[in-house]
Amino acid sequence: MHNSIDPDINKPHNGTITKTTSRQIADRLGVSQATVSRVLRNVPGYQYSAKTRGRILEEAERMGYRPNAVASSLREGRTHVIGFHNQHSELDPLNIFMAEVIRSLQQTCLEIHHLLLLHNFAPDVSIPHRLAELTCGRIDALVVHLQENGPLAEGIALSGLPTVAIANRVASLPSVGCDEAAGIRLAMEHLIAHGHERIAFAYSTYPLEAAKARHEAYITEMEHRGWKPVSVPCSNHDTDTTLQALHSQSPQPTAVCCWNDVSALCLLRACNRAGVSVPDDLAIVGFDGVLDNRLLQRNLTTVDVQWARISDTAVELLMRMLRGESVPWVTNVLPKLRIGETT
Amino acid sequence: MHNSIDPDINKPHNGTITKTTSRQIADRLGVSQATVSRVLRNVPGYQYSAKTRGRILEEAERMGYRPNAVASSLREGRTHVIGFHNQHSELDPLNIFMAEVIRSLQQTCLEIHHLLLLHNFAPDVSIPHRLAELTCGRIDALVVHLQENGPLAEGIALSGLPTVAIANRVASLPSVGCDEAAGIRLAMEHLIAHGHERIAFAYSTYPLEAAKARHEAYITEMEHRGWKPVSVPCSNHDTDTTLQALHSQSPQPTAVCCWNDVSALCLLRACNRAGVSVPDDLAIVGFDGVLDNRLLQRNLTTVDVQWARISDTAVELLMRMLRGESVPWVTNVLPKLRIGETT
DNA sequence: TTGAGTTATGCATACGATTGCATAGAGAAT
DNA sequence: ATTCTCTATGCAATCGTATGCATAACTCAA
Repeated sequence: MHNSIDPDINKPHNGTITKTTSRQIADRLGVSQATVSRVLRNVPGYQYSAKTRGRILEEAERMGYRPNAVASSLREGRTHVIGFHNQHSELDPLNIFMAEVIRSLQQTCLEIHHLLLLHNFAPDVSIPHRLAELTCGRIDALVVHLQENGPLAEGIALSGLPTVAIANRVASLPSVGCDEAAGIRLAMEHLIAHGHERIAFAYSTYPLEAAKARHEAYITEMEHRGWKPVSVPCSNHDTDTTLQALHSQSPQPTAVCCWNDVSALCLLRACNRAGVSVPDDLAIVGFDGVLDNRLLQRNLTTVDVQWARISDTAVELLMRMLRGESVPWVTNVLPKLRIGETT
Repeated sequence: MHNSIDPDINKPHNGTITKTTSRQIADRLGVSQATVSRVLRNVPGYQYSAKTRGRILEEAERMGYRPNAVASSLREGRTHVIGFHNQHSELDPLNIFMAEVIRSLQQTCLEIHHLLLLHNFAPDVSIPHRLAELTCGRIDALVVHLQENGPLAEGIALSGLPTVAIANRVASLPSVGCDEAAGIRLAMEHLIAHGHERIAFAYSTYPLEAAKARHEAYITEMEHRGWKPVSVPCSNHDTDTTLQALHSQSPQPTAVCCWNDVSALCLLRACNRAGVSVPDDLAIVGFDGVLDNRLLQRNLTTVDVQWARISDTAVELLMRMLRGESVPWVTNVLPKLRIGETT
């Protein structure tokens, strides 16, 4: 790594931050530490003289006192931190969707005065180790995005850590996700209203529950109308093949529902290169609604999953679990169709 | 909010996670808690009999013991958590760049076995309150992305919390960023090699240090060649105006450097709508390199800031500060030109 | 002027792990 | 038998805050 470094200006840093404690304030003022703690937090049921109160407030201000969150957490048994477990594969630059999820979660946490701790693991990190990291008391609750149900989900469920799975349904955990079938229905009704009948589906080659649900909903919708489903694989990394697969059908589909936005954009790109006109030769619908249209050259028609509402709901459920209330095992958020220029 | 909820299946959750402690193991086995702690962590200098060791390991496994990270943090005085302070404005969906920064940081933290805690604040949260949240002991070190130097940066510097600013240079704190001038030079040399002379610059209407540095570098480069700089404002939200401003110049620029990728993409979109052919009528260069080309219809020529290396460097500096070493006040990472189809 | 009721405050423990120091017991050496 | 060295383990303090319970000082009515 070549860094151009200015060697003249260095910052000596002794590594030790001198944090003032409530005891220091108490000693300086000749009162007890309990008094300092109670005055500063205005604990109900305890009255202090205006004089004492004033002296403590002033001294705390003067010494720049900040209660140590780690100590409070230990004492109170809660940290006001929510964890988010995402898999390493989601660091894939194409997974713009994960960025949107993190942003939404962060926004929601902000509103309830909690912090978001990102638990990210390399793919080779074992499940016991992940569980250990998640259940070591650093977080009060957890949001997970898992590909599918499995030993990790089951381990988390067993641990007793209040957890909600988002996006993908996971049998062992309460989950909040998009009503995938409703989304597919919106997309297809939109296409049908525009005269399309030969509608294909570009399905995910990854084993994602949500992707599977979308695909199945598509098949149901087609069969329900007595039309033959046409499914082509779509891997993000090779949408030329997807396009060829569409073209090799006869009769050729006039529209295609893609299992997510990224695949839709990749396919759109393949169409551009291949001289296929969108939407005239082929209409394209995405699913997720995570990319701002201003970043794209053409507004993408897509099913907006509304991640913000999913995040809100997930965090709300967690808060209820922390209060000991029961929560619905499955929560669906209705998606919205966002009509763009690709249909 | 309309959620379709399955009311039949509820999850009663008592909210209390029964965590087993080292004391419980000790009591169950009739050994001291210290012994359990030392055996499980293999503390050097302490030898235990194979029998005791075996019993403890087995019992810990059986009871699913996980050392409480909050308690260790309190005792050890460090949390192994790195904070990231980002401003609320960066929740703007257009700020794809922040997603890339978070991803890079997370990746880097993963490698050194630390966790990343997102400190996000609403715009109206006061600086004292932000400082309080940052210095309450939850994190060992901090990465900040600030718009510019100011009271917050100074407060953080005063607090003694090991901190590195990224992307924007900040006078009060050590910082790691892109060598903006080198990046602009790369972009302009590329354009000039393609025969462009009338090169304009689309500058940011936001008060970002990095954006300012890019703009100044552009002016320097132009003047150095005896050419007159042409600067047009670019706000992301209204690039039509930017395009008009370019057209109203005479002679008209044949190329434009945009202060970042998002503005370049917005401008590209405006060109498409206005029937301006890129790169024939106008060549466009971006800056940041955060969007994967596969998401775009045409590969964008851009200056890749290499966020991953900036994150690596920032975290490495923090680790050195924690060890009490001194670090360079200013670190530059050299950007790379990524040539696409817009030039 | 004594007991009841307030007001204002302190003592001491708990949260769970880490760690410096002490020590009991087993051999070994003198 | 006495001292000495290990080996293997325990005791107790500490990190900083929160909180149940106790209590001193003061007011007030009887």
